[in-house]
Amino acid sequence: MAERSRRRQGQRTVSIRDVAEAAGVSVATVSRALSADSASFQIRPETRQHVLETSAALGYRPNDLARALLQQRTSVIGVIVPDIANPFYTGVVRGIEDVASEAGYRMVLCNTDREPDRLDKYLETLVSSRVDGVLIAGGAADTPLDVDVFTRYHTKVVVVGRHDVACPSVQLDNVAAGAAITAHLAGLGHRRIALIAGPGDSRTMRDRLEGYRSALRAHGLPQLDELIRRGELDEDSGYRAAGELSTMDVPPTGIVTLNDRMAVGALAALHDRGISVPQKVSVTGFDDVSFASYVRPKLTTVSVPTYRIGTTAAELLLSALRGEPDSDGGKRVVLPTEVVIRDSSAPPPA
Amino acid sequence: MAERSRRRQGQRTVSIRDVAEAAGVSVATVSRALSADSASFQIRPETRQHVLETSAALGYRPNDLARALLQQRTSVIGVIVPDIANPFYTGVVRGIEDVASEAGYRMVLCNTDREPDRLDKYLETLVSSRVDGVLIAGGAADTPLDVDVFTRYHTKVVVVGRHDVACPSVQLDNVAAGAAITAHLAGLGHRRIALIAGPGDSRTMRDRLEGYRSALRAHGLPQLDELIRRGELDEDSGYRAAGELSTMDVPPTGIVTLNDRMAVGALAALHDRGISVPQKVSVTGFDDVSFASYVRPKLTTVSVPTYRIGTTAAELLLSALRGEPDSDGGKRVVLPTEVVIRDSSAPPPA
DNA sequence: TTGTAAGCGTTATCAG
DNA sequence: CTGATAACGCTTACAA
Repeated sequence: MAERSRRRQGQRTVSIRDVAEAAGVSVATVSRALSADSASFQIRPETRQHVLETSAALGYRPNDLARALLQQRTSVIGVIVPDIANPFYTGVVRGIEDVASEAGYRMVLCNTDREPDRLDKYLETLVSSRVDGVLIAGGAADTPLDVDVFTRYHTKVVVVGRHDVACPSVQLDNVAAGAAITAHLAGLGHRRIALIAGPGDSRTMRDRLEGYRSALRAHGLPQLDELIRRGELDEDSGYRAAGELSTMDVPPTGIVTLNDRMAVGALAALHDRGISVPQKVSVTGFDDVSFASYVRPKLTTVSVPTYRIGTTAAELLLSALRGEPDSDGGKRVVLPTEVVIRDSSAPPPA
Repeated sequence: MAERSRRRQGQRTVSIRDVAEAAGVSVATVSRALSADSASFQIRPETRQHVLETSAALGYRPNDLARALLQQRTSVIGVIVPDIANPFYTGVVRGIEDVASEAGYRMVLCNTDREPDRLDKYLETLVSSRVDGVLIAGGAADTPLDVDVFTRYHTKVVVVGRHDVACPSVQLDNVAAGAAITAHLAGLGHRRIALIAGPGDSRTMRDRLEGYRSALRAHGLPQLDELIRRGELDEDSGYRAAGELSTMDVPPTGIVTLNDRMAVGALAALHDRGISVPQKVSVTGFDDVSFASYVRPKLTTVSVPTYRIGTTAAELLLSALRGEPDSDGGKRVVLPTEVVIRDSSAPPPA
């Protein structure tokens, strides 16, 4: 008895049996006293009170592992993102966490850094840790997702921004968004509109690029490969791409940038070359991150509801976890984007 | 036997017993075959091979909960930050995750939003989920941390940026940093140096403020309360504070801002009022986030090694988890900061 | 209202 | 080299 109390290195973690012994009741009674729902009935109030007190006195903390093992649910969800440092995903994650934690779920965050290997590794460990659900945001669309393992282990899956998988998803109409921002420039009279894109393996980037192309087509503008540059989604990429574009024989009068960080880089490059925005050339961003309206000129961009993407995705997952019908099929929620016109875009010079 | 295979809702998750039955061996043998270290010995290679194959055929995934329950370790660490959207913490978290995942640990991320209640709730659930260790970054220094629960449950704790707790920690010398950036301005000849601070309950912000004060003292400059403004760490705060400062009867010629986002806001405010930086007034930031060198003028700021803070903290935690001596006391690592002089600071106008 | 005991899926100990 | 079996800490029928 007393031997149980000290074993190994000093103190032992206190278990439900310790509480039971100390309170002079059975473990079942302790369990009942502590379980939230059977709060008032199924147990005598005084007993309950007594157990609560001894439990507190001993500093008892129930072991969720044991509970989860028994109940076959962990109350944990896994969240996989390409890069948490990307403001887009930061917003999404915040949204997810807020609704998940509200519903009593913990969140395991995984960064893939866009490496397929890391994605696979994370999927593996998430299954092993028996998370109740997984939220997969973004990532290379070329590496197909294998959701079979998850269904095998009753793990619900919701994806953000992928189209290639048969599970609930929340998406942006990135094609329309890319078209809209390009059309904004075309509508202002620009005829040479360049694009600073992101990595080609991302579905999001491909869609925005396609939107750009279709808008060009719709406005009867030629599609020139030399006007399309690839970037790495950071400021430096935008800086270099814009620098190159500005030294072309016939430079573009408009630059569509596929995220705000690259747009800020582009703005800096143009500034450094004495090319005024928007008088000489217009620049647009994408995402509408917090600093977009604090750079000068204020950035014309496309606002995307990152936080809402997160909350929506989490709600989709929660409803799947509740076993609600129709949550297994490919329920798709498409969230709206909006062109936000500020000061970095204007008609081209005469 | 066969009954075991389908119960409840369609398929059951496959367990080690299923593999054992299918392979015609005992569960112990399966366990041995799958355990990494006893790879080649203690078991006949053919047996091992056979088990591996049936395991793969059945799509078996070991249940980490059961393992954790038995071994008293989860291979999970909890990470608590005030706000993951803050670039500072994003960097820290990336650092943590990289070394943690390398060492085979998963990470549970918790956002407190600087609300003490949420912090408490998270600490509670982290103990219950029996994470092996907890990393606590930032947060209100006024609400003391109760580490006792953790030691009771053998949970190692490492803090980032707090001084009030007896466990390993990694810190920045924020006092020195605040003093250094202020001294930079003072050295340039500025005599009216304003401060745009952050929330007063953060230790980091208090230290930087103290550094500002001491630098003023060291340079024999008066400390004027009217020159100190509080912000919320976002662009808008900086914008408004700088706007107010610029309309004072005797406006400051230098503005020290306690993070880069507020500095960008300040730059915008000054720009909008036609006050040129750095000719009329100098502005400095703090943190050196990615866009700091892409705003114009480029921001003079203090670079802090966020990523390294994260890796260092994680390593501290890992060594504590390995039970290395001396990792329980208050081992403190102080990381260096550096004033990065760019274009937003210059001597005051004559 | 309370207690007893089975079992969740592993690993480790101890025999064979 | 392999097989029983006892834990790990908890919840939940079922009995008392």
